[in-house]
Amino acid sequence: MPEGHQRSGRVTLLDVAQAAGVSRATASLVIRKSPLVANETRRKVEEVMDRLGYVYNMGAASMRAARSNTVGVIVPNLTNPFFAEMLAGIEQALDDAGMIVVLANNRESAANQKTILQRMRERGVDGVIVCPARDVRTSLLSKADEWQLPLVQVLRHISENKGDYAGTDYAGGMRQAVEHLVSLGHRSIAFATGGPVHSAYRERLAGFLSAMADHALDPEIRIEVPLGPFGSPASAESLLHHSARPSAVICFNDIMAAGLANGMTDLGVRVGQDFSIVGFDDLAEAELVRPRLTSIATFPGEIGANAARLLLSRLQTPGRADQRIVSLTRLVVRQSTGAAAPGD
Amino acid sequence: MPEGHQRSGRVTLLDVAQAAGVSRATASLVIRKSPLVANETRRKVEEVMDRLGYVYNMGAASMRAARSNTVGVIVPNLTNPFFAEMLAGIEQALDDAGMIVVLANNRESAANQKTILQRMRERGVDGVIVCPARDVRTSLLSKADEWQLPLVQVLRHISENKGDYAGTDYAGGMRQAVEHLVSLGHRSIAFATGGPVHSAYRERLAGFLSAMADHALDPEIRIEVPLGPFGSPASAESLLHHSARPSAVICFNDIMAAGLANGMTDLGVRVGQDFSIVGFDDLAEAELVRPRLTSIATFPGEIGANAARLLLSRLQTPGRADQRIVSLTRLVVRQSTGAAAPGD
DNA sequence: TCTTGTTATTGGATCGATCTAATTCGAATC
DNA sequence: GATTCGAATTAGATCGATCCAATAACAAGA
Repeated sequence: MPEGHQRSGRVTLLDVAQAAGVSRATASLVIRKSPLVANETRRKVEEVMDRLGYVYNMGAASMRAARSNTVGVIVPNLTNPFFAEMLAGIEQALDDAGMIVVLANNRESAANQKTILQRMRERGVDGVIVCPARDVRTSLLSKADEWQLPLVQVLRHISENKGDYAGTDYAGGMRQAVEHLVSLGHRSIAFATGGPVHSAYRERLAGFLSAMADHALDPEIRIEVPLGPFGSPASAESLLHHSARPSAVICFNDIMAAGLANGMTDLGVRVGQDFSIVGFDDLAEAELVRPRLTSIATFPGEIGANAARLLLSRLQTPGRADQRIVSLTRLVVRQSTGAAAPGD
Repeated sequence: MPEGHQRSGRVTLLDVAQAAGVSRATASLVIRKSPLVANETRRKVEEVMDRLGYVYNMGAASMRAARSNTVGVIVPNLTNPFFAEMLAGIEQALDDAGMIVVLANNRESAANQKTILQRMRERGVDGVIVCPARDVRTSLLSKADEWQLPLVQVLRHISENKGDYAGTDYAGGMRQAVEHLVSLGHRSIAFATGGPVHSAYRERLAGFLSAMADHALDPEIRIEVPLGPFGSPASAESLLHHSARPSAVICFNDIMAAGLANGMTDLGVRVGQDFSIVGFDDLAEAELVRPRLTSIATFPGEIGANAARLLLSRLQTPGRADQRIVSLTRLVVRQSTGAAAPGD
């Protein structure tokens, strides 16, 4: 065992300083890469730190210094691949900045989110990136202000005009979907939803309605589809027998689209020829299913990275004005959409 | 603004104590739910904490107390749904125990993993759950010992006989797959792999080889398939034209199986009739693709929860013997497997 | 020689909690 | 009445870093 530490086995800055023949203060300066310390001294101290296996104690440091280089990330769901991709984007960007992620799952509940935020504050996180649970109210933003806790909203926002936000242009994406179908000759287009109601939902719906209105189409064909790969057969049937006889459907996300497509196929409908389906998000699944899904790509990894950048810039310049980064979607045409039958 | 805090805006335990007319020490006992404090005093202090909006400072606490109630989790990949499910299982179990997760992604690199572990130790995590990057060596376990850092391996292990480990019976799963195919009359069975080589890979291969040997079958049909939904057409073709004329294939995971199935279908082969395919993991995708995938279920969420339980028990009883929790797999028969043609 | 200035280093106070050992205060026992 | 005991509380030291103001060392300029 190496020299000179007294009891607990933990090597402290004092041990390093003594072994290097300098004071605690100087050793501290070396760690923080201060330019005040002479090169020769720096080299010597670093050599000793390495030899003794010194580990910085962030807890002790954050008592006096403001920063902990730790960021809290709160998502409503971890198993949804969309959030997993976004999380990966956040983690990557923060890791590159030398920060580390404290993760928690609010499970779509404001109550959970409250205790999570508490635990994160106890750990002294420098800031948080939150995709708010559906029942979180606007007061969260003023609370964060009061706590002096930098907070970035991602994917969903609880206020139209306050706070940093990184998301995607859901409305624009829906417009792309509608216009794609219209250009293929479809006039009777359904919108399939399901799952929690939040800003990301409302924006998609608004985009759909507005695009439909611009083409003077009836936007009243809606259908509720349970999320997940099961249960869609019934939905497919009810969609086919809808009184408005839709020839195409735009889905809330790819999972739902894949489920509906399977339901249709099982009913003998040729998806992409007899009926068109557009997904949303363009996850890996879109390429995996047959027929391949036409989908609106939203680049979740990019959104996550944007959120991380927003938080980092906020930490650097606490006083800067609020920003929203909205990334644009892209239509990816595959096999699940085709020209409408001439009769339609 | 509430009363009695001096400068930084942060409410400290001292503020609480003064406002409640007790000493710091007593207030501290209240937080830690010590039975030493009188009920009346406890009530009073809690009321004040609530009123002043007191937030516990874990960093300060962990300087004297041993615990930080924080656990590090290291995975090699976040976008793979399998790991996402496992992470969700870990997070859930730890959250229930009042702990919080510090997350990082080693991106299949030992070098990344090293800096991550460093950062986690700096934060004073109570322990770590690691799915080691493929090039991590056994010395990690002795390092962790030296650091007195409880470490649980999950999904992959870097030592056969040392350390806590939670995983699944990959070999048994492969045996289930082989026996399912054999019972359907298949004699010429291929094994499709790709991606990094690690213990989870080796165990699957060993299970395949041993089960094949038990049925006196030739286990030499192997094929490398690039991971991901693309690039499988070529693999499907080379599999069909393999000199041994396989009638079935067992895949390393569901993603690969879905890709191969699509490749086969595109070549006009009827999967489930002309050719059988077995996946591994039984992700949601298995139900989503057509034909639905026969797969070996591995329950990643359960594995994650087991890993969390191992760590919690290790924290409670540091001296206990090492444990390995191996959960069993389950064969889920769907449409991608069928009886072999009589000629085979 | 004496000041001035620059560069490098340092001791001591401090952050907010916990730990230890000591103290208070009644009630029970001798 | 003195002593013992247990329950409840507390002062003061402590954890490992950072901040601050002071200082040492040495070169340059008056």
